[in-house]
Amino acid sequence: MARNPIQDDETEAILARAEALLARHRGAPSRGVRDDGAQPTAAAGADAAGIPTLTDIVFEPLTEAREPDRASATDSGAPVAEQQAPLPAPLELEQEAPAPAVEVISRVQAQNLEHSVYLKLKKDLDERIAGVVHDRFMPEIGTALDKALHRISQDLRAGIDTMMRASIEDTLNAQFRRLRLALEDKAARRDEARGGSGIIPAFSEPPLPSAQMELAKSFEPAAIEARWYPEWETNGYFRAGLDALNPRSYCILLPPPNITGTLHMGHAFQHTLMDALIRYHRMRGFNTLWQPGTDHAGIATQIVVERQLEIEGTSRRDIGREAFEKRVWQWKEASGSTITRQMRRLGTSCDWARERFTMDEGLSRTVTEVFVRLYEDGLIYRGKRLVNWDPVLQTAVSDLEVESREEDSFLWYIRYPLASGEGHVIVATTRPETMLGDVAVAVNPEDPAYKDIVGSRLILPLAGRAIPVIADGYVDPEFGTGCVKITPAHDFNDYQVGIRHRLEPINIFTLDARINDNAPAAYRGLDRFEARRKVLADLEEQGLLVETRPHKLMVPRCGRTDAVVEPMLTDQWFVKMEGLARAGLDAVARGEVKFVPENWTTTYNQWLTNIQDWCISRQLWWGHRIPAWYDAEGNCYVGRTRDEAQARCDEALAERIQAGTAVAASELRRDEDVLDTWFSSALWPFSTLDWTPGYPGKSNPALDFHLPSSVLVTGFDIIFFWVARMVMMTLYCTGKVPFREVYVHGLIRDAEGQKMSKSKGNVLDPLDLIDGIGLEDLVAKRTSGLMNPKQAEAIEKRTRREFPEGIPAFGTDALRFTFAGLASPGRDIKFDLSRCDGYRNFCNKLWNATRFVLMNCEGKDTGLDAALPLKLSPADRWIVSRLQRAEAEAHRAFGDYRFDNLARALYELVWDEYCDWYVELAKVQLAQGDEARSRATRRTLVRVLEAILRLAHPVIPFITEELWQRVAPLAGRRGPSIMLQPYPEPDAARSDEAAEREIDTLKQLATACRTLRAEMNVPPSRKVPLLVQGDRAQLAAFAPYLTALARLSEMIIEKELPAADAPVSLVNGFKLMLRIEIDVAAERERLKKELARLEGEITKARSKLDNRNFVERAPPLVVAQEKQRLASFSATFEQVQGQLGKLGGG
RNA sequence: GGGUGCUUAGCUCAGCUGGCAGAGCGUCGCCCUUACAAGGCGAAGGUCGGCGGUUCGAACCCGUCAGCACCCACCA
Repeated sequence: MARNPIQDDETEAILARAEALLARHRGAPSRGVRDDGAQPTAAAGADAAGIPTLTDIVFEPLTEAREPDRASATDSGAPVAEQQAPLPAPLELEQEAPAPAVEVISRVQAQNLEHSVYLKLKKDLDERIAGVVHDRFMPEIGTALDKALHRISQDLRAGIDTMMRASIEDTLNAQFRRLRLALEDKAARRDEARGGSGIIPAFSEPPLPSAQMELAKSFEPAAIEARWYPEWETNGYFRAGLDALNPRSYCILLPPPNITGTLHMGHAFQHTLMDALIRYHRMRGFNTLWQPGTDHAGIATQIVVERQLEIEGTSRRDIGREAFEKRVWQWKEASGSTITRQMRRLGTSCDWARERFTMDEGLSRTVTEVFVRLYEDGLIYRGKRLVNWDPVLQTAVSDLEVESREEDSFLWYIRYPLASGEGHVIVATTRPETMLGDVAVAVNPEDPAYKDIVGSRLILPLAGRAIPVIADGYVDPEFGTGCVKITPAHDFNDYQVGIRHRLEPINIFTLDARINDNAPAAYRGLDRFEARRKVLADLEEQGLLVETRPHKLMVPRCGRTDAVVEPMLTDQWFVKMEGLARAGLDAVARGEVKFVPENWTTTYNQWLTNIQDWCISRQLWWGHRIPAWYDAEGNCYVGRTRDEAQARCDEALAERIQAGTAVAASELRRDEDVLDTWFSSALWPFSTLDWTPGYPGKSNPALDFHLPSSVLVTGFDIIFFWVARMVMMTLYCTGKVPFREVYVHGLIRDAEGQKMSKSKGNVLDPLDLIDGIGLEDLVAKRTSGLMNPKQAEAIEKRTRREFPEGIPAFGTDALRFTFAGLASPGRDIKFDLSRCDGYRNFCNKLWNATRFVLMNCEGKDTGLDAALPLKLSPADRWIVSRLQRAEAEAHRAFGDYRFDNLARALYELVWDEYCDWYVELAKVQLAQGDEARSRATRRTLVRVLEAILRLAHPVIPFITEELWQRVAPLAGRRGPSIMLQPYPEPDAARSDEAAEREIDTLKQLATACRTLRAEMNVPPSRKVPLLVQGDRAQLAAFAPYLTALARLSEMIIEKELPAADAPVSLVNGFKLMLRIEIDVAAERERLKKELARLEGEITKARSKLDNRNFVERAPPLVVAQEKQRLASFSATFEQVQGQLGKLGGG
């Protein structure tokens, strides 16, 4: 390692000061000395320096867990110690580096230094640190990290369970990247602005915690997450519950993400809610299944792989269908699991052992089976119909996959001369090129303007064909000219008109939307947009283009490719929806499927009521191939297998031979088309549970337990695509509904309420919120791979403005808590990063509360021995009672899918009750020196905290697990994981209203004192005496608490407060007076203000009570309450007035 | 054209069956107080979109108007 002995006295002096400060703050031994007895190796030196902690995370769990691997690595000739050599071990750093700046950086939290010292320190050190880091460590660290990472990856690949590898690798990569960036960033900045201010990033990077938990000063999520997920998964805690003796089951189907996808905010949100529900029910002892899987996403996946082929200079047609399918499978194996790996980062506790893929053999068999059954039942038919056609992909798409957007265009007015040679009509059209396929012009039968010409013939310009004028009610006489050209082959409305009037459609387009041979030669081969230009030009030239007016119209585009969709007459397969839709409507009407919030029922009903037959065939290569075969004459045979189809063909042939119309047998040819991806998705509720045709009747515990599943958690955007279709298909195939409830959540939008999209550059990646991301990385990410590169500049600007510092790492728990907190029903979510901040702080709060509890309880008597006396105080009973309340709220919130209420209940319990009050009260109790009381206090501290952790676990699984491991034994609970513990149930017997009232009074008194202090500008450091008048026994009990909470020097209980120039406050029949020098005029002002407020309340109450109607008609309880209020306000008013009178001065 | 939401503090949102308008963030003031400065204590801040109705009483129920958002269908 290169040495560059920077050593001067100044540096040493500064460091010494920092060390002294640190030692004082921590009350801990100075650096290099560990109190946990760990071996001073690279692997264990977590606390000593920021950088080597990387090794902790990686080497420690692995070497412990995978001893054989380590041995084999040694056998292969490279001793472990040598392998790790490139990394500077912390001890090495300490010895060799005269100014171990890096260590100081990582250990010192700037805010913990005395401010003035800190400022000096920062200024002095800043430049030097950069120098040290850059000159001495960076090149080495860079390569060392590279090597280490590489080696670790290799080791991991050698045989560790896939999941564990993925999880650890992710963490590693993130940490590696962050560290790297921090160093590079600083180095770069140093060159730009020497002596520049600002803490170098490594400074603000919090130190990473050690693996053997010495609870760090603040919550550090990364390592905790990396540790616990593999632990849970490898121990099978996520496995489905299939206990035959357990009558309660709970199941959620994961909406299968596309294999092409990556985890976006919508997923993260949705998965958080599902995971909370699943963990909650699992803890409550249900047979719980979260069924995961992925979707083959026909179009999306095919596009991805085709693009790859394009880069390689080939195409799917070049390599052929079979080779193409193989390529897609290869791609799927390599990349299809990205999203499931990302899901693990979120803590998603699905039963991965049951993971399914829509193209799996079993699921594919189900798809075929259902198709054949529908066909045999006459619910699937094939026919030439007008369908939405994507001319770029050259496949049909369903109505739902078409997205219409308003675009600026024109309405063209074209003259069609009458065949008689006398007169003409003028038609208005937005699609002039389709006139080449016109078969009629329609007018409204009631329209007097055209009554006479109905039945006459027109000469179609450019084509020269004669077409009739027909009358049809579809025409709106008010729009355009009241004349509509009818082009049945290229317009859905015209198609219907054509059918009504028995007009033969003329198709003028090829499948890639070029003019075909049915049109005049001049236009053949032209693309539809070129054709439009030429048609218009020609009409203009012939004087037939009468007018061109600007016009806004809705242009239908394919949701996937954005190509303008063309109605196209083609042979397609359809599912008849009428009967299926009826059954789907009935199931919801009967309440077998319930929507939450309820109003989505309307949307569902409306769609199913107006549903069209579903076009299920796609002219793609990736997907479930339609199980239909054709003979040479084009007769179609549907079967589960080629043999079955062949048998049917043979049968038909035999009949025809008998009938004497025999034809030679021919080779069967399979239908080229595949099924709409949503067809297999619609079967998901039972195909994933290994449904077979014999069911019910055939034994299948998974199906028995978990169909119907309990709830489907989804966004409203796929109610039609997926929810309705699952209901219909599951009912049809199994006779059961797929799920009992559908919880419809809102969409995640950006902070301004805009939909997140790549092109807007406002996409947030949930993993970036978890791991954090630097500004440059974020900009790069947002501006790369844009469809329109011109947007890059604007996106970059926006990103730099919005996230000048990048995004900090919040950790999974904070992100999940944020999602839960934002999940109010029936509302889209504007995702505001500052909320994450708040919930990250919450996690930190919980962490530190636990730190406090452990400091005071570990190694002490926490009341586990029932024989020893306990002296529970009202405060103890109060927090226990308050816990019961929160538990009840949590249950209610889960039942109503009110994750926002759940989050709030947890937040308030932990922060506002436990931390702000109970911990403070407990400090007083612990200081009293009464063993029975201390025991009871520790017992309460520990037990309530333990319950809180279980209560919060479904939302914030990682931190609760980490803390529970330490807290649980003190509370007398044992178990390998919090996941396996029961969810807290409220116990009415432990509610204690008396204690709640008492503590409430205490809180009010404390707050009143504090307010007085604050208003009188008494600094917290100054302790002042308090005089109190009121219930003596009660006050005596409060005294020790109040003295501490309000920072009193003493508390004197008086029969009557003396007349003095001192601030007074009145609470619940108590009178408080701070004995301090005051500004009499200011105090008078304050009291007057208080009097005014009271007067207002009194007037309000009195006017109510003076109202006879109120007294007579309102419920007695409300009237009594009002009287009580009036009495108490009046009493207070008088007292305050008295106090005002007692004030001396002017 | 049909449908669904939303409008409450500077911002983002809760507000149950009608009964004293809340939280987080932000702002302001005091404070390193041995769990936590990612913190503590305190404070300011509202005509609940407008108008009308029902009611003893309306943020909440009804009507209406305005604004915003979304979904479905669609006029060539």
